[in-house]
Amino acid sequence: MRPAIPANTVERLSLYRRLLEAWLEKGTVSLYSHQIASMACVTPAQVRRDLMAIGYTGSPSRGYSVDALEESIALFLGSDQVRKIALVGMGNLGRALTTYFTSRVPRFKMAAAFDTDSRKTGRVIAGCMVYGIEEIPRIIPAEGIRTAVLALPVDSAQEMADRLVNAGIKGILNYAPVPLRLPADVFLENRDVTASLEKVAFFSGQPREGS
Amino acid sequence: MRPAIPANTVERLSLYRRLLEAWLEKGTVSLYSHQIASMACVTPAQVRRDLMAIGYTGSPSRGYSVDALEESIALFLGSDQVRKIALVGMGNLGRALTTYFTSRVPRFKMAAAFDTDSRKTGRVIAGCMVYGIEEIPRIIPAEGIRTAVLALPVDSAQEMADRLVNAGIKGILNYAPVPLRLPADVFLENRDVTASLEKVAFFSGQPREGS
DNA sequence: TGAGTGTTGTGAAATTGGTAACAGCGTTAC
DNA sequence: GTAACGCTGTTACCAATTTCACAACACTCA
Repeated sequence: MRPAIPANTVERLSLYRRLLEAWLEKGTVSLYSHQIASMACVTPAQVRRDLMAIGYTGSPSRGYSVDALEESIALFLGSDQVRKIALVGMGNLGRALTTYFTSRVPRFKMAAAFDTDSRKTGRVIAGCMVYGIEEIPRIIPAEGIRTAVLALPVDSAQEMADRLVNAGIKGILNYAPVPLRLPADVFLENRDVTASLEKVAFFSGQPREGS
Repeated sequence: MRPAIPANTVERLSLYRRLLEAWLEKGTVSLYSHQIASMACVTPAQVRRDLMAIGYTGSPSRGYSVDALEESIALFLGSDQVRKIALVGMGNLGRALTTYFTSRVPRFKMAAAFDTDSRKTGRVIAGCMVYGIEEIPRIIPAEGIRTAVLALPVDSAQEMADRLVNAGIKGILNYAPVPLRLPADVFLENRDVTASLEKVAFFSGQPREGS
């Protein structure tokens, strides 16, 4: 069994990379792990360990070279090339996500959106062409898309996920508030908005007695 | 002092409750842990462990009573009463979240929104009054709001978080793509959209070997 | 009645992820 | 020159979480 990279590490690497970009613009040449850690709100040991995971090596005297490290992380994450993303559900959330990625995160290209609503299909919304659901098996392989975002109401989420997987999707970011049953080789990340808020509300402490 | 509940458990309880509501409407009287587990895509042992955490006890012969369990979870999560939420940043994402909670999750009331944009302040957007940032110290305590959602661009996130904390906020759900430095007694949940997508894109990129 | 079945509740083990500690090595101070 | 310092890479440790496994119990069916 190959030592896979923990998902949390990948998430932190994404963060480090963005922080490094900011330092790069300021002209900073090198940084120590404790400086990166401070920016990312994690421990220095965590940073070194994460960087060990991608095999990047700094210098004990000068720390990490900002531009070389940024490039290493980008290469590791595949951020050096644009990734095409499919979106299913061009509702309020779908539109917000599409607008955000299109304007702020150029390495993710919302290459195709899908929706059941015939008033939306066939049009370009938030800079992204919206197709009917039945186009999934045609567009996804044709565009070579492997990653999809689900921004749907409850009811159809599982069915849409199945269709995506059948079309060759290998990773799904699910914003629908339902668990999805998927083949083991498809990576699934649930970002159930209701559950997140429920959690935060719970730990914000009950206004009434908690004992 | 009650033994602290893991955050993941709280999230799953939120899910169980929603699933139970659906069964309740169908008139199902009782369920076994493996049935709940199947719906929630977790293991039966996990379900039992989670229910043990809230002290709910089923019967070995009949499993769990659907309505009693639903009520127990609701009580535990505080879902029996409406929770007021503050939103900072009435952009695309903020509007989408507000619309979603207002129409779909009545237990969370978006009680106040804040934005720097003077074209938005003083108006009701997506059913929620939008105030200027300077109103935070007045509105938050007056409304007794303890939980906030941050849906902002990078730049101002930390400053807004500080203002919220000063106003008495005890939990923040952060959608801004930056880490926040907060006092330890404030619960923080990061839902960095870019990092999520980066993670999914990464793991959908290279086929992971299962064995 | 009493064996058989299937479920819960829970102690214990396994696993996962994060932290602490330390050897190795340039660099610097003197 | 050399001793002290501070940082990295790495290993060993620790904490949190999930899974396993099983005793205890109710119900069924002969």
